[in-house]
Amino acid sequence: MFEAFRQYTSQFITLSVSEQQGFENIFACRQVPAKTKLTREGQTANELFFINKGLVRLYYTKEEKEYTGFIFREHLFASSYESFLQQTSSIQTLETIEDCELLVCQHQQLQQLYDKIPALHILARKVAEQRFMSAQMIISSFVLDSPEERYLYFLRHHGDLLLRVPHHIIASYLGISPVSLSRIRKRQIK
Amino acid sequence: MFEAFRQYTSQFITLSVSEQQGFENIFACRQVPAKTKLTREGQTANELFFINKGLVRLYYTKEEKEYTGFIFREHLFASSYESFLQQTSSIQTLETIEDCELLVCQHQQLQQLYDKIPALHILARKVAEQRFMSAQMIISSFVLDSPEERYLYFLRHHGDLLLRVPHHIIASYLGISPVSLSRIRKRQIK
DNA sequence: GCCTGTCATTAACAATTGTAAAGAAAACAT
DNA sequence: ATGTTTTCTTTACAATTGTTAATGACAGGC
Repeated sequence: MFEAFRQYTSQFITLSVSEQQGFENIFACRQVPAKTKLTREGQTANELFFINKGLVRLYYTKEEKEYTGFIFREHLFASSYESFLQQTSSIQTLETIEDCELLVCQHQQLQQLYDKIPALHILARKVAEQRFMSAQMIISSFVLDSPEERYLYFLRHHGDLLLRVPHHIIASYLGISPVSLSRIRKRQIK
Repeated sequence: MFEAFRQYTSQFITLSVSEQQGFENIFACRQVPAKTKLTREGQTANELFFINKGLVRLYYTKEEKEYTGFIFREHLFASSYESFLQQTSSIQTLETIEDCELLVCQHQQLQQLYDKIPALHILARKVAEQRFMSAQMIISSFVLDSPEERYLYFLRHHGDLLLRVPHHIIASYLGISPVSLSRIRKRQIK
């Protein structure tokens, strides 16, 4: 249940057995079907998720349409980050793409644990740093690369997701229309 | 000298007088003319900057051309973040846009101070979280908005920079060509 | 089995953008 | 003051993208 969780956190910090125990205790396991909303736009995200199995996407809503901002894979923390951190109303929705197994933790419990396990500050810092670096790479690809290049990069690094995620979701993640993605894919085959 | 620095850090943590003293001690003040490279592509960034005065931009190089990834304003930490954090070779260059007054700190000294002042972990975490949220807003604007909408957003929030930063730099920050920016601006006047 | 909803592709047209090149204006240095 | 560099705009053309709509494939629910 916590194998992947332990492996992920141990990249960043080492906890004593009792600390690790206390940390894992605030997470509950939850099985969730595909297309379930985990966090809703307009509400405060008070849960943090670690994905044991499945895929989750984060999207924005604008004029009735959904725009995917990120796709979370297995063995990553997923959340509407700023809403969770600042406990403010979220402008993003978190929704499962596949059936998922999630480890779920409440904001308040995590907050209380920071005092008991100071090393969690380091973990939180490293996770935030990692997410920032990942976000920066995405920004650089928008600034540096054409839609076609962004698709090729996605193909190389997350090619397996092409079989697991509807293409219109990938298209909006790449910042283009589904039609354009289809055209780019057609060009590549030749 | 450290007024803005104190104000910025006090948003996140409160240090004792001696801690604050020790923290500020690892920063040196440096006056730098415009168009000075602070961090070079291919080298490891071992300095972190706090901008007292002036503007700094971060850019990538691709096929002899420069693509701006971020523009740092006064009273912000600026750095080639991942290179500084991981002490790896950087793919980005940091360069002043205007004459700048900077507070400069070495990676090693900061690293040593983490042990003496554990609250710095919290500060580093909050700074990373803030930068991540800022990065996420930029990503969402690439996914949600047209180049024209991105320009209008930039105008509303950083309109003063239009007078301080060459437009071709702003254009590449917005992910478009200078020609396209000029066309968008022309449309807006009417 | 059938129906419905979801999804991917294609076509046609309009709109936008990128590229290359040229010119004018402003800033800078000598 | 002069010449050089930098910056911004404009033009013309090619390429790409967005939009709308139609089609066919596919899976899930009843």
